[in-house]
Amino acid sequence: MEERYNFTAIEDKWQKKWAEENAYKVVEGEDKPKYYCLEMFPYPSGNLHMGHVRNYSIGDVVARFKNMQGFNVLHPMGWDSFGLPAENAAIKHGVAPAKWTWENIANMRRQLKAMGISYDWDREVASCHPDYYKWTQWLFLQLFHNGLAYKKKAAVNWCPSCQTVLANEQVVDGACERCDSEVEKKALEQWFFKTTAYADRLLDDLEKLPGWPEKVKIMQENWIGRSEGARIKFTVKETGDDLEVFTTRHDTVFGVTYMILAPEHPLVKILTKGTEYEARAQEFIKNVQKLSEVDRTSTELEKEGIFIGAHAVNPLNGEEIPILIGNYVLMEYGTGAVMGVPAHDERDFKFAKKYNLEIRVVIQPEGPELKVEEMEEASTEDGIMVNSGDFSGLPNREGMVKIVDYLEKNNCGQRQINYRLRDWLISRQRYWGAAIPIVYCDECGLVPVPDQDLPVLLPEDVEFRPSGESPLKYSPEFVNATCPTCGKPAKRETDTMDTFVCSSWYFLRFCDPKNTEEAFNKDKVDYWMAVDQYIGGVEHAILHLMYARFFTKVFKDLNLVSVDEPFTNLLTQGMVLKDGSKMSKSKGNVVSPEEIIKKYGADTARMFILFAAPPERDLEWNDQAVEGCYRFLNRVWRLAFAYNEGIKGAQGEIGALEGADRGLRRLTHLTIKKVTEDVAGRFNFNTAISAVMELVNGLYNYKDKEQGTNMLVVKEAIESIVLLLAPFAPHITEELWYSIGYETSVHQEKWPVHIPETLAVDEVTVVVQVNGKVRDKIIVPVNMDKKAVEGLAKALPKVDEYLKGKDIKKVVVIPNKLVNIVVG
RNA sequence: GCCGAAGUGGCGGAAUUGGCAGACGCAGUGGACUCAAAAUCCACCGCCUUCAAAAGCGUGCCGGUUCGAGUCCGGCCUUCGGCACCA
Repeated sequence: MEERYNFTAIEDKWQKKWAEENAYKVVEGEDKPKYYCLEMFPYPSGNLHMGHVRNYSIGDVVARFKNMQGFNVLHPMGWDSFGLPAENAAIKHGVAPAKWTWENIANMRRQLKAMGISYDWDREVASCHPDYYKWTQWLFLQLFHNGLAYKKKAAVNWCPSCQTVLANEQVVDGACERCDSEVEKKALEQWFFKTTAYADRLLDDLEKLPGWPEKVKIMQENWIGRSEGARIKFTVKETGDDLEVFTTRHDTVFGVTYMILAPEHPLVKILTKGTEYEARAQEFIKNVQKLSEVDRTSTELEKEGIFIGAHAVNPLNGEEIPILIGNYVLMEYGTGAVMGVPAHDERDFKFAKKYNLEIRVVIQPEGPELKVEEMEEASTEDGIMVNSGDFSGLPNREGMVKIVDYLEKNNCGQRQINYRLRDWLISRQRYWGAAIPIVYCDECGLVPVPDQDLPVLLPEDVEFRPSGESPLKYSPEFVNATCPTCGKPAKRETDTMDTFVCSSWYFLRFCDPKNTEEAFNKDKVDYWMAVDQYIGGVEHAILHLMYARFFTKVFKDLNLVSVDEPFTNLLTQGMVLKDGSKMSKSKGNVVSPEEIIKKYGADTARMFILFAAPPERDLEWNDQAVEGCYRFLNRVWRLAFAYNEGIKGAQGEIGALEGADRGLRRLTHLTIKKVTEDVAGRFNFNTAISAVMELVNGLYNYKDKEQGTNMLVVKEAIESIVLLLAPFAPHITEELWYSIGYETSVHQEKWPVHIPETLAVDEVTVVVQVNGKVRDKIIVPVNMDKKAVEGLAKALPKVDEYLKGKDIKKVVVIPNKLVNIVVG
């Protein structure tokens, strides 16, 4: 064994060996319980960043730990390799997206391997590979055949800079989440997945996920935005048209004093056509539509509206009320029309005050009687219904049920549940993505590509224009196809799929990555799924995690998989910060993983990133603290070196121990217990590492004592240190394991288990308090009689001082811990 | 505005069930080794008063429960995250 810790040589050596032996390959059905550990696969931007290092270090600890605990661990890695940056590189530098992507993958694979992560590289997948996207396309067709993929014209989010449409989830504060450009609304024919058909299950099944952070579940709940209410059918007096509204407060329907429509509502045109109101309505609509999405949906926007000359008839009391259009009503939610109840809705109240519309109280809450003249804001509380015909006198919650029953009986409304969630817009007007496998035929219309014609390959001989338009549109050999049904010339769909489609099923492909006959074999998927531990950034809390859940539920319904939730346990890691903010090129605070690995080694990098903070929390990068972890590994190395010969010769059972020997053994087993609990139970790797540091410190203290050394106890301590650190620092521990005489990998060893008897002590330190303040401590035999401890405590001179001249009111004795003497 | 999380030394963080606040690490101070330096090893390291001993104060703020509160309860403040004219 070398005296110096030469991390470069050690890490190279073991990485090569593990690769040669395919050390982390797994197959189904070994005689062990399965464990699927998955980290979110990266977009191959070209270089690993610290967020990746953190993500994959956490995952590797879990995977290696579970492996040592006797599980058959699936731990795969791949590439989310379709996406816009590849195309931008093509436009800017003239490199083909495929070439650019595969080179990036090669580089990042090399960097990942330098981290020594225990991936089964035989299962590597890349979503941009035809072997993969063939099945992405096949899965699209499954959705299509089951009515879950459809095309419609809709007002969609358009990013002018990315030259493509975006899903709702990809718009943040009215801007594109990728490039921050302000998003525009465009009316376009687009492909959608019917996520709304699964809204209730996506919501309800969150309850089946106790292993997910509450925060993420709440975010999804908000995003789905379920609200229960009623759909009520008013009629237009002048034309007899139906005018439906959605409301969650149908108990206030007797308080409706006007009706208000979204500017885009189809009835607006019909009702104003040829009337004196037409011009003013057009003008109003034009002004509203001039506003950006952000301004229009801002709560700051002054509420405005105009009367359009028509009236609606309230089905409950026959009243005629004016119909207006308003800038605060959204066409996309509910029916695009709202009943105005100024007395009991904040927005309606402000609006009615501004335009002098009638305000009528129909719910009287507890307290003084509401008087319209005195009201300064709407009353949204529960109460007793008043001015509500036959429903007057009922508590409003009861009235709600009665009213909706009445509506249903009289055919003028029904119970309705509304969701904020919209269908998932998956079309992208881009090249570097999985082509949507559809052709358009003049004769047969829209025709899906037959399975045997998949994949629809991306043409490589294409030109990228600086306009940013998809070259697929201008590629004749791509666009021109023959109709699969009638054989006549037809045109291919040129939109590609959102990359989130590719990442919504990769965890299934990992179960069976080389299958050429199917997307995945059901038995294999049933063996490995669900993912036992999923690890990634919280930025995917809504997008990826909801889409993946949606796909899994669809596949379950199609009998492709047996689980209905893909990820049993979810860990959302925090960001890696430098100088208080996220590492980014523009801020110039990026620390390169490659440089850190070069300078200190992968083991040090991993140790630091796991030690500096618990995984969910943001982590502040600190170069000096990295050195601290490097020092620690050196301390471990020197200990092993110092005792190397000694422990190789040590043989036999550890007998009865005393003094320092017994103390060291106890510390060893305490550490095993603590590390096991921290890693298995709570993923608190930082405290697990600090516990091992304490054992190392303890061993140094033991070494300094220079009494007789019990080599068996030392051997147990050192072996425990190596085993406990193996998931964290796989290279140095492997080297040390062989150095101290073993001939097989430390990573195939059993995780150590503490021996409870070694933790026993003869004496304990008991704290003595007077009125809750610590005044002294005593060392007493363990489990000493309460009365006896109390007697000893009272007799202490330091304690006695505080007792002098006072009455003892009470004495609390917690065995082996503390005595509290209460005096008055 | 609504929902959620967090607030502990100079810094990252620990305290898992209400029981010695500050484990472990970084930075800092002192010492050993060395001709010297680096590396290493050892010790100290919340604030305040103090030569010292000893005391007092201390987990964002105010109050409460308790023999005892970083931890539980009520009210606030600040920061971060999500949602937001969703009818």
